[in-house]
Amino acid sequence: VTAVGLRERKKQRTRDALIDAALDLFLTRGYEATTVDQIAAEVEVSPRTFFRYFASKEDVVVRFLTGMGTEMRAALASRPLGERPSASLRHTVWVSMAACADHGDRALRVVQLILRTPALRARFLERQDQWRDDLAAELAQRLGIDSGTHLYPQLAAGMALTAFDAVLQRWSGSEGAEDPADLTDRAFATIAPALDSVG
Amino acid sequence: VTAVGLRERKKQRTRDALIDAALDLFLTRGYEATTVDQIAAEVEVSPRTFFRYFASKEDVVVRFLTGMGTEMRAALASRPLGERPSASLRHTVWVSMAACADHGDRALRVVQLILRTPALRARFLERQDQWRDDLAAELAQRLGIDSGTHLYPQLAAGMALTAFDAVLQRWSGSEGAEDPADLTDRAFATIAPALDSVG
Amino acid sequence: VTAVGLRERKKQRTRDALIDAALDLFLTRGYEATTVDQIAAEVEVSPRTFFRYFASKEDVVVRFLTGMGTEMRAALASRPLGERPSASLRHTVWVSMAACADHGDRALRVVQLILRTPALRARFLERQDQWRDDLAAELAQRLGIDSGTHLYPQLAAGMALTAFDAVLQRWSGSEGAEDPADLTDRAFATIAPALDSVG
Amino acid sequence: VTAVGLRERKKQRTRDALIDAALDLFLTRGYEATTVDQIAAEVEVSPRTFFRYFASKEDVVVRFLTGMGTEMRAALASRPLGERPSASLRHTVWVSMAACADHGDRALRVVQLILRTPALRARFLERQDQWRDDLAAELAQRLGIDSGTHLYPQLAAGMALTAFDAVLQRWSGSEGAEDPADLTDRAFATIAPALDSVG
DNA sequence: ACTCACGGGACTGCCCGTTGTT
DNA sequence: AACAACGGGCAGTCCCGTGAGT
Repeated sequence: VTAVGLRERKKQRTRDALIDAALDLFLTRGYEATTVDQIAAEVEVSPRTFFRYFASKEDVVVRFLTGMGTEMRAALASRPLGERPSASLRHTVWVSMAACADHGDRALRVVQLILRTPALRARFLERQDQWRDDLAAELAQRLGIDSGTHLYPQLAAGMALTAFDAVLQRWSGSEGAEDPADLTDRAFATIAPALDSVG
Repeated sequence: VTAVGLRERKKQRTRDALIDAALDLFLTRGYEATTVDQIAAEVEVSPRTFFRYFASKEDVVVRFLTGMGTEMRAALASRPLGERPSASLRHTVWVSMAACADHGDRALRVVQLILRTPALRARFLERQDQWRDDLAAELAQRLGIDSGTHLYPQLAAGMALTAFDAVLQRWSGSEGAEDPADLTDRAFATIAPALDSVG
Repeated sequence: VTAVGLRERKKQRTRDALIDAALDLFLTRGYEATTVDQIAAEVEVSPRTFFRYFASKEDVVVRFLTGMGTEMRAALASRPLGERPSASLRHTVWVSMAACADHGDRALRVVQLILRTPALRARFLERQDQWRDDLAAELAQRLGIDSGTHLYPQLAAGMALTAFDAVLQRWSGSEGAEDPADLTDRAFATIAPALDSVG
Repeated sequence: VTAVGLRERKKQRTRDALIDAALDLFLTRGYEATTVDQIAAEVEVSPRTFFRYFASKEDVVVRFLTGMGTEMRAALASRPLGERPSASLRHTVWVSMAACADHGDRALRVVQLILRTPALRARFLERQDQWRDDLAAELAQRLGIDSGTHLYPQLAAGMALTAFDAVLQRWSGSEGAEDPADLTDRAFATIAPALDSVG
C-alpha cells in the first residue's frame, strides 16, 4: 500500500545516486574542479538529466540547508513570549543542531564538505544571512522593537548564528564526537549577557 | 618633476574607467547580467585588455576588500593588552569602517553592490570568514586562551564581525547618511556584556 | 524507413553549410583573412558551434583529405601480392589522384588553396606524414620485410608520396589541364627502378 | 678589428639566452606547456622582445634547422658536375646529418622534440618542403633539365629528402646510437637506381 | 523521460601594430 | 634610434545551462 510507483522509486534512486556521486567528487577533487559532466558520467546519465533534478551545481549541496531558515523562525516563534531572549535563541539553535545531527552520517559529511569548501561555505554563509534576517524580524516582532532604529534584533540574531556556526564547526571538526547540546549550552553561556541586555 | 610617466597615468585612467564602467553596469543591470565584453565596450577597450587589468570579473569588486583582514588583525594587535575585549574590538571595527568610509562615494557604491549581489556577497562572506579566524587567533593569543577547548575567541570574533556587518548594512542602506562611528558605538554597547564576560 | 533521424540530417546540413561557407570565404578573401566568427555568422550559428564540428579552422579544409590515408592503404592492400611494388604503388597513387580530380572544380581550387596557404600546406604535409607511415606498414607486411632493420618500406612509401606530391603540384599548377593519370605514369617511370630494387 | 659593434654582440647574447631558455623549458616541461611569457621572464626580457628575435614560438626550435637549406644547396653545388646524382645527393644528405650529429647531445634532444611534437614536426616538414625546391632548382641547373617539363628534379630532390628524413628518424629513434653515415649509405643504396635513371 | 545539439560567457595563449621611454 | 610596454585581435578551451527532438 505504499502507493509509490516503480517510476517514483527509480527517480529517487537516480537522485540519490547523483547526490552521492556529486558529494564524493566534491570531497575528493574539490567543488570547483568538479564538473557537472563528471557527476553525470559517474551515474551514467546525461548532463542534461542532472539539471532535471537540480537547478544548478550548487543546488545539490544547498538543498540540504533549505528549510532550515523557516524552521528556525518557527522554533523561535514557538517559545513563550516572556522568556528571556538568550533562552529562546538557545532553544532555536539547539533544535537546528538536533536536526542536523539526526540526519546521520551523511549529514556530517555534507556539513564537513560545506565548511571546508570555500565556494560552498560561501553559499552556506549566504543562507545564514537570510536566516539572520528571518530571526531578526521574528525577534523584533516578539519584543516589540523597531528594527529601523535599533540594532539589537540584527545583532542578537547575528550572535545566535555566530554561536550556531561555532558549534557546527566544533561538531564537524570532532567527527560528530562532541555533543551538540553541550556545545550549544557552552556557547550561549558566553553570549547570553549580551542577548539579555536588551533595552 | 612629475616622476610619473604619461604611460603610468594613462594606465591609471584606463583602470579607473574600467572600474567605473563595471560598477555602473553591475549596479544598473546586475552583476550576472553584465558581461565583460560590455564593460570593455563601455570604455572602448578590448575585452582582452580588461583581463590585463583584472584577473577575473569578480576581481574588479573584490579588490576593494583585500588587505582589510590583515589590517583588522593589526588594529587589534595594536591595542594595549590590559584593555577590555569590547574596547579593543570596538576600535578594530571602527578602524575598518573608517577605512571604508574614507574611500569616498565609490566605496559606498561598491559596498552596496556587494551586499546586494549574491555572488559578490558570497565572496564578501568568504573574506569575513577568514577575518574571523584571524581575529579569533589574535584574541586567543592576547588573552592566553586555548581555542581548542574554549569557544570564546571564535564567538567574540564572530560577534565583532556581526557588529561590523550590521553597521555596514545600516551605513550602506542609509546611503552613507548615518555616522559609522556612532553606529559602531551603538552596536558595541549591545554586545559588550558578552565580549567582556570572558572567563 | 529512412532510419536517419531528423537530428542527423540537420547536423549534416549544418556541417555542409559550414564547409561551404568556409571554403567560399577562404577562396574569396583568403584563408588568413577569414575569421571563424565570420564563417559562423554566415551560417547563422555560434562560433562555439563551429568548434563542435571542426577541431580547428584548418580542420575544415583538411577534412577534404581525411580518409585518403586509409583509402590509400586499402588501395595498396587490394593489389595482388606478386605484383611489383612500383606497379602497386603507382595504382595507389593513381586512385588517390582520381579521387581528387573527380570531386570537380572545387576540389581543384581547394587543392590550390592548400598548396598555397602555408598553414594549410603544413597540415597537408602532416597528413602525408601519417600516410607514409600507413603505407610503409602495409608494404612491410606485404613483402614480409621488417621495418625495424630495413629502411626500404619507409623509403618506398616516401618515394610514392613524393611522386604523389609532385603530380598534385603539377596538376593544380596547370589548373587541372594536365592529365593526372599521365603525370602519375611519368613520375613512376622515374622512381620505379628504386622501388623494385628491394632486397 | 672584429668590426662587430658592442650592440651586435649584446643582441647575439640575448638571442642565445632566449634559445637556451626556450629549449630548456621545452625539454623539461614540454613544448605546449611552455608559454612565451615564461621564456621571456626567464631571460628577463619583455615578451614583445621575444618576437623581435623569433617570428613565432615554433621558430626558436626550427631555427636550429635554418641555414640547412642553403647549406644543402651549397653542398650539392660543390660537387663535380660529372658526378652521378646519387653520389652528389648522398654527399649532400651526409653533410647535413653530420652537421646535426656534431652539435652534440642537445641536437639529438632537439631533433627528438621536433619529431615528437606535432606543431614542430609540421614546421619541420614545411622547411623540408623549401629545401626540396632549393635542391630541385640546383639539380635542374646542374643537369640542364627544364623543371617545367620534366618531373625529375622535383622527384630526385624529394627522394633525397625522404632519405634524409628516414635517416634522421632512425638516428633519433636509436638515441643517436646508429651511425648517421652508415644509415645514409644504406638509404642511398636503395634509392640510387631511381636517382641515376635520369634521361 | 532522456539525449543531443546548441548557445554563450569567462578566460588564456600567440602574435602584432602603435606608442611612449631612454 | 633602439627598446619595451601597452593594447588589440583572433583562435581555442572549458563550463554551465536550455530547448528541440526521440
